[in-house]
Amino acid sequence: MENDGNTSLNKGAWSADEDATLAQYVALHGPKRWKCVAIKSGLNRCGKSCRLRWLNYLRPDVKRGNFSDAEEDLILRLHRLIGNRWSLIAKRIPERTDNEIKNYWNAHLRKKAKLMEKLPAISLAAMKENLWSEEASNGTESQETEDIGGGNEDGDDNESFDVSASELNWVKRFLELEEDV
DNA sequence: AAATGCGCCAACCGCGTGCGC
DNA sequence: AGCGCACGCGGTTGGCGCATT
Repeated sequence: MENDGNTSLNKGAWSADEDATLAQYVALHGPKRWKCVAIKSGLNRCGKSCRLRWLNYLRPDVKRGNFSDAEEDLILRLHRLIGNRWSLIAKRIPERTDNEIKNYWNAHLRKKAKLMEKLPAISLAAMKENLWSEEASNGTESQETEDIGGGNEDGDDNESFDVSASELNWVKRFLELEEDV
């Protein structure tokens, strides 16, 4: 188990001073070796805590604030496709972090998704069949089978989907993009 | 005005994985 | 090949603020 050891380490909310210290250190040495960062920066924090703070708030390319409709829609679609793979979803949504997306899901979208589940649905199997046959005819090769199959293997295997033709296209594009990341 | 409940968000925790030695 | 360290991920918790009674 990773153990950042010291029981007298600071916990809880970060102060502006701590943020500044961390940001300054990372700007100088880069976002790696978080244990070293924690020790050498003089912050009385564990490495994990520093990493999380940097990734979620101090990184220059992270966007704060309300999610747009487009982002919300994207999250809903991606979640339906791959489940609670927050880091994967975050990679598809520029400037958003996995933690932020996870929180937004839990706070706002879970209920919405529940409602949508009750709409007329087709099975995942049917969707896959559709998708692969279309790909075969296009000669497009994808190695993302695992992402769909694997994405749902922990639990909700019989999850239902309501997938229109346009959505199917969208999913397909998503799978193609996956190879670039 | 005070008490209580609820929702949201920041942060922590435990576990799995990758990588270097 | 095995071991230990560091990192990344997803689930969960704690605390704050707002709404309701």
